[in-house]
Amino acid sequence: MPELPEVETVVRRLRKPLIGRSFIGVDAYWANSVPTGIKNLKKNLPKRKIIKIERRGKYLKFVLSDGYFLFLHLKMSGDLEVESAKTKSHPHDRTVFKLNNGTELRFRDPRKFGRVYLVKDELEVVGKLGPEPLESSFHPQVFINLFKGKRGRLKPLLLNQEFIVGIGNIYADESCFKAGINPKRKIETLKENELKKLWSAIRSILNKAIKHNGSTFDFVYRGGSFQNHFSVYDRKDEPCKQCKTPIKRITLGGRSTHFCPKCQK
DNA sequence: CTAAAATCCTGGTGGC
DNA sequence: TGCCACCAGGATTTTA
Repeated sequence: MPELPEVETVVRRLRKPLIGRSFIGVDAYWANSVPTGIKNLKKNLPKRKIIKIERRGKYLKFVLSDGYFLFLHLKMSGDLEVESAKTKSHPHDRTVFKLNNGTELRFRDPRKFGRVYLVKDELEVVGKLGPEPLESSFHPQVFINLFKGKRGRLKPLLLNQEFIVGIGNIYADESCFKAGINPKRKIETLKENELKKLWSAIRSILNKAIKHNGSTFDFVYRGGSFQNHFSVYDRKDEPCKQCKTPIKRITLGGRSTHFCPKCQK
């Protein structure tokens, strides 16, 4: 659900109301949501100012004053809203950040998988992450080199955030379709020209999804419209948009996986 | 090493 | 209508 395009959309939406604001307090209602500790949050977040907001993989990264970093991960069902402190709170608000202008940043998360980290060393949170697929320095050869020495099937590797960041279940399937590659393919059988196609497919799918503000799916993430452009995801038994063959749905690496058996080899 | 399964969670859904 | 088993997703952890 929230994958790179959705997180990017949220980051862009939050910048205007939040940059330059300071925190004056925080309430956390679900201890597991805060691996770095609620005490640490309550002690060290107040008075810190939000200098900038960035995205690293699927994490939202708040650069704060005094060398602190606030990382938020939406996981499956998380969403963020900036609302007046006077408006009624929502039953799924797990962490509420109070700001110095009468508004609150509310981390709303029905399934409680979302996470909040407050650290001084950002590598504690994002130290092991792989490269950003949309960075201008992410050339095709950089992508191809990542595959050296890797084993196993293609899709689980694409979902591995230590391999490459930002790709989740939806965009993995969509990228494989666009590249014409079966997600079950063994890594070692992938030819260089196929990897180039995959590189291009990943970038164009992610960029297109960002243009559409991500994908609205289930009851959680709202606002985006890229779900109207899915080629394979959630289209089991529906005709392939290229060849009319029914889209297949299998389980791969524990995730639902959609592909066209004719167009993807 | 890969790979599958279990774990964390709850709202929505399909079956009866 | 109500009940319930089951599924979805990201990431980590455990087991094979």
